[in-house]
Amino acid sequence: MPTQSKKNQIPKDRILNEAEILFAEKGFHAVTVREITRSAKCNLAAVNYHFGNKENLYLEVFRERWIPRARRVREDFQKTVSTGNGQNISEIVHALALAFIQGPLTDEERLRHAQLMIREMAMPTAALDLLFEEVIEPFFGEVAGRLHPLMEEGMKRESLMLNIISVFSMVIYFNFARLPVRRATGQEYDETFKERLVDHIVKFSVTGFGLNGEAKG
Amino acid sequence: MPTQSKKNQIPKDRILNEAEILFAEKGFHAVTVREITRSAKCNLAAVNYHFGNKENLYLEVFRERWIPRARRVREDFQKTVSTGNGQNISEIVHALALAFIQGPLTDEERLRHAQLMIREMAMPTAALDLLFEEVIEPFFGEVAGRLHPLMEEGMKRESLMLNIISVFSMVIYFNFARLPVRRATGQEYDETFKERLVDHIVKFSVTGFGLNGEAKG
DNA sequence: TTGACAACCAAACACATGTTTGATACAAAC
DNA sequence: GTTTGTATCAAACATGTGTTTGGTTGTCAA
Repeated sequence: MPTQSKKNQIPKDRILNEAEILFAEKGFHAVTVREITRSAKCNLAAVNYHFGNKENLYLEVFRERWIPRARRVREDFQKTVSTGNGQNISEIVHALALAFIQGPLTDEERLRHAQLMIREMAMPTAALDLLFEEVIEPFFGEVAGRLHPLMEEGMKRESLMLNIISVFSMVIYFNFARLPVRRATGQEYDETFKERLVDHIVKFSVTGFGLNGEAKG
Repeated sequence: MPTQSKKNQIPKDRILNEAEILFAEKGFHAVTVREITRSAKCNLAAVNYHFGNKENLYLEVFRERWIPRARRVREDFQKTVSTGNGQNISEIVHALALAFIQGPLTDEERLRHAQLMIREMAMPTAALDLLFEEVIEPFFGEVAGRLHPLMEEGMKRESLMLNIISVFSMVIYFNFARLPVRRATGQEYDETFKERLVDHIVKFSVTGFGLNGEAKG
C-alpha cells in the first residue's frame, strides 16, 4: 500500500512536518536524515527520493511551511488593523504584537517559527534570501507605510525603521527567548501572560518606560 | 619545539580562539574537530589531548572566553553608571546600550558573543546554565536593583522585568541581526551608526515612539 | 647522562552520515 | 494481461567524524 487510501498524511508531508520540528529544535547539521525518516515513519531513502537531498528538504521546509505560516500571521495583522481604523500607532503596534504573540499560530508553531528564523540569521543559507524577499521585506514595508503618516513630520526614514525594528526585536525575543523570560519573570507562557506581554509591548513601544520629566543627572 | 619560546600563543589558546570563532559562526555540530585544528595550526589530536573531547572544548570556550568577556561588558556598564550619579533611567539605559553596542569589545567579539548566546538559547546545552548562573541572572539582578527605586511607586516586579528584558531584546537584536538591520536601514555598522543606535535605544526605551496624546481609535 | 614527564604528531580505528542502488508492490492505462 | 510509472524498501556504498594509539621530541630535575 504505497499511497494511503486516506491521504491523511502522505509520507512527503510527514517528512516536511517532522523535518521542520527537528530543524527548528536542533539546527540543520545536528539533525540526521535517519532521525527525520524515523520520526516520519518512512524509509531512509524517502528524503532523497522526494526532495533530492537533505539541503533541499531544508529549503522546502521554508517554502512549504515557514512562508505560508508567515503569510497567515501577516493576514491576521492586516485583518486586525482593518477592523480598527488604523489611524494611530498604538493600534498598529497592538495588531502587530497580537499577530505574533497570540495570533493564528499554535504555541508550538510560534516557537518553531521563531527558532527557524533565528537560526537562519545566525548562519544564513539560501533560505534567508527567500525569507527576506518573500516575507520580511514586504512586511516591513507595509508596516513602515502604515506608520509613516502617523509619525512626526520630520522623522527620517532611518528613525522610522529603527522604531519598527525595535518593536520586532521585542516580539521576536519574547517568542524566542522564553527560557530567560521565564527565569526573569517567573511566569509561564499561558494566555493571560501573553496578554500582558502584548500590552507591555504596546505600552513600551508607545511610551517607553512610561516616565517623563525625570531629573537629568 | 613543543612549547614556543615566546608563549605568544600556545596551541591550547589558539584552539580556544579558533573554536570560538567557528562555533559562533556555524554552531557546534556544523564545526568539525579537524576544522578547528586546521585553523589553529595544530594536530588533530590536540583537542582531545587538551580538552578531553569536542563537547568539553565547547564548554571551555564559554568558561574561558565568553564569561570573562561578559564580565568586561558588565564592568564597563558599572564604570559608566558610577561616573554619572546613576539616578535616572536614561542614564542607566544609556550605560547599558553603550556597554553592549560600543563598549569594550571589538566588533568581531560583539558579534561572536551574541551569536554564541543566541545559539545556546535556540538549543540549550550545559553551557546555558553556566551563563545564567554566572552572568545573566546576576547582571539582570543588578540592573533591576538600580532601576527599581527609579520606577513608579506601585510598579510590580513583573513590569520592571519586562521593561528590562525589552531593553535587552533591542540591544541583543541590534548586535545580532545586523543583516536585517542593514537591509532595513541601508546603514553599515560604523561608529556613527552605532552612536545613533545607542541614542535610539535610550530614546525608545524612555519615551517609546516619542508620541503622546494621539487620538485613541 | 639519565629518567620522567608533558606536548605534539601521523596514522589508524570505529562508527555515523548522506546518498545510491536494485528490487518489489501497487495503481492506472492500454 | 501486460505495460508503465510512481512509491517504497532493505541493503550497500563512500566518505566524514570524534576519538584513540603508539611513538617522537624537547625540557628539566636528579
